[in-house]
Amino acid sequence: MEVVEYDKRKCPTHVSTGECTKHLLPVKDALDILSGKWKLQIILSLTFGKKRFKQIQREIPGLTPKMLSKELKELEINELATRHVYDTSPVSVEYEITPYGRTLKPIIEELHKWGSKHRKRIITRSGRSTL
Amino acid sequence: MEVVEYDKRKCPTHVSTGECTKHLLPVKDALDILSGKWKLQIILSLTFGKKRFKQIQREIPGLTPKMLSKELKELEINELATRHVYDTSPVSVEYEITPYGRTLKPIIEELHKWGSKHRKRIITRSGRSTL
DNA sequence: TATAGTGGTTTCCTAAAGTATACCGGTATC
DNA sequence: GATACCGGTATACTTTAGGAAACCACTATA
Repeated sequence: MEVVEYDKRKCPTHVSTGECTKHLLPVKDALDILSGKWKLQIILSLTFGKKRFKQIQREIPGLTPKMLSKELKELEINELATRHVYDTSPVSVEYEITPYGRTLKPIIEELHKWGSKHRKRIITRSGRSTL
Repeated sequence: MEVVEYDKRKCPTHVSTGECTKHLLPVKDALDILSGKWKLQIILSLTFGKKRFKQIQREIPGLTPKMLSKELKELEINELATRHVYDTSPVSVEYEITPYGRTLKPIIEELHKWGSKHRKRIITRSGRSTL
């Protein structure tokens, strides 16, 4: 991962897209964190408090242990959630969102704002009441 | 596509995730528009002016006509871009971003802001200079 | 001793996303 | 007449995301 310096002014039409592509790297990073079928739901679930593995699974219908395991690992790698193992018997594990994880809030809100308007726009135009 | 009324206060832990899932639908809509390998690059390219099909393809290395065609159709469906056919010979076609398409700007900027910080954070922590 | 819950992993499979390559009719150029 | 540009489409392929089911060691409970 190269630390890329970019300049918005370098992005107009005539300029090599190389610069623009670099400009997009951080956007893609953010998108990667949020996209996929389960990430948002898991983050949201943790937003409302510490949770145990099976607890999260029960809260999110359809979520298999394989996917949950994978997503939680990614959240840990990105420092968005932490994993606490308690020395009980049998061991119990809790997942908690980090303060850093909570900094995703504005971004999710922005997506929600735009998405809501877009929903209305497309629904209205197509005249459908269901999809 | 059901028009869903939701209430943020209904989302805490103890509440059925059904409500929360509905709350996430618009977020997913927005995410769908931006995710994928090419969408952002195409939108960005159009941001800097009208473009012809081959022109976009040349600007974005690796983009095949099939993918470009598909993505442009989706942009049209979502009213984010328009397709103009000119009666020249041979016909020329231009794609243009709509004013509505430009309303994506704040969302992309928010993603960029968060993504930039995240990049620095993860790079710094891991001590890598390249990925 | 059987059953259920915990926190996962493993294997196999399907569906969707994306790639590669060739091709089409039209026109203009060499 | 051959070649090249335009705006794509068609077909076949690979890669990735995600799903289904079984399984593991451990413990508590009946």
